[in-house]
Amino acid sequence: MDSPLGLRLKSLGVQAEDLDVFLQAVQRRVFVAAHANVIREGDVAKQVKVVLAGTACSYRRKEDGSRSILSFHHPGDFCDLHRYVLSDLERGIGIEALTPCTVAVIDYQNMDQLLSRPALASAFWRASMLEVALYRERLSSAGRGSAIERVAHLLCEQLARREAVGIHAPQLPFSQIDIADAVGLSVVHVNRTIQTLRMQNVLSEVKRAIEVVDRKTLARIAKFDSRYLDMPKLLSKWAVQVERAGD
Amino acid sequence: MDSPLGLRLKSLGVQAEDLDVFLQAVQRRVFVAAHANVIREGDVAKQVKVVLAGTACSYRRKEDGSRSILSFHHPGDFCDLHRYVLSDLERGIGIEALTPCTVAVIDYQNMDQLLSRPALASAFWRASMLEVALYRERLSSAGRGSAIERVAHLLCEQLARREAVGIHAPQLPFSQIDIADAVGLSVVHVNRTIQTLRMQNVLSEVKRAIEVVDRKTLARIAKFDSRYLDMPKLLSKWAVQVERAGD
DNA sequence: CGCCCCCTTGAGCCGGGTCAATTTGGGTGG
DNA sequence: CCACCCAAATTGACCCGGCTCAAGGGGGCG
Repeated sequence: MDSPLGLRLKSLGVQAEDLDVFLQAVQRRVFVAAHANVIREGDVAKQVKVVLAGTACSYRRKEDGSRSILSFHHPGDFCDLHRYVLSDLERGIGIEALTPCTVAVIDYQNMDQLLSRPALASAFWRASMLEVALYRERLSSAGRGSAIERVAHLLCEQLARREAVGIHAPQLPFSQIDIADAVGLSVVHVNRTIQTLRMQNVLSEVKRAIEVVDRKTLARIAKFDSRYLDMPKLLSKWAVQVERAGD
Repeated sequence: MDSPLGLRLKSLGVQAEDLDVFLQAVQRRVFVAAHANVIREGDVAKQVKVVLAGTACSYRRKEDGSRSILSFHHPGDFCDLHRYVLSDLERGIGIEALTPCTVAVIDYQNMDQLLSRPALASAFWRASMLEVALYRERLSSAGRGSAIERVAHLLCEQLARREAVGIHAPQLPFSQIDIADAVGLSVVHVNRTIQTLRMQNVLSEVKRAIEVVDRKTLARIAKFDSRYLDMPKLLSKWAVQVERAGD
């Protein structure tokens, strides 16, 4: 099983029967057009959604109407586990497809069953911890750091996360507006920043697209340390853990 | 059991026997002096640490030597669950006591046992989700937002989290340096910001202390929406969930 | 009693924001 | 195939919040 979701689950330490059970649960699918909402802000959800293909983002709208992007969702990512776990919390967060997306739908009732399997429950926990790590990392990059550093960091993170699920293309499906909303800079300045990166031959000159040419330099600019996404290493401990649980 | 940790666990939905079992596990304690390290950056840990009393913060040191504070830990908070879950990840994060702290120590081996109880495992998951929510909230406040908004948001969050574990004092044990490192502003500007808040009678004039006088105005300035910390509401779903699991 | 850490204050600079046009393409109906 | 429309990308001018550098105050603790 080499689908992004399969890779993702394996990287979280889900194996054999548990993997099958989970993959059974994501048979029901929905297709979402680019720029459409996967979940509208304020919706009450009764299912958990998982991105199978395409790229989405979760965002919040501020009172002044501006959008802040909280995170991107690549294939294999859960969109709204937080709603399932913390119910009412997180109303006000919407999810939008950036490209056409295929999304799997899991009823809460079904989730309950999945969670009764310890291996899956702990995998979900690990996924949440990883999300914490992402935010933590983003915070230290976004809090301080120049514009170029922030943008570079964002791109590095997304590339790394996509690679983790087998997507090695150097293009990222973001508009400059998306990037601006994600890193908290103005569109104008994001534009200038990207031009700088293009001039340094870090991004390609291809217009209307974000294509990373020089990954190494990008990482240097971003001060990006990919260790925090390196699942194999992260699981060094859990390989043991999981086996023990299977005894 | 009204200790902060007890309150915390209850608010995560831990009840009865599970509660007792957990509280048994935190009998071993360590005292840490103010400004000492609870965990040194780069240390390899073999235990999980839980703050029982006092306030700590986790931080990362940048190459230029500056400190960024990633989060504060109040009584009832785990300090380094992430290390337990994601092993090697998160080397480079240190934890420092801001005030004298009492810290409980749980061996990894012991954690494994605790996690074999589904109610505790899911409580930990919920705690991680809550942490995600904290970071998410912080990100949208820190990303954009003026200095005064960011500082106010930080203070609101900390007050709310302390209240959740029964600490209602309006004073927060942070130096202005701590605040600067946490919100990503210069100390100088944090100072000016705090003076502004004092002039508006939001903070008291008491020097060398952060004492919130006008909570309501502070929240308005911060655009702080405490729902994301409102555990009772968050658990509306889990109250059912937990009982079902106990069947 | 003196040192050191934190808090203050002042001056000047600059990264990034805002406002406002303009260009570029891709998609679309005719 | 062509004229048109709209969202995204660009560019230029100007402004300001927050940073840096630098120099004092205190107050607590050894």
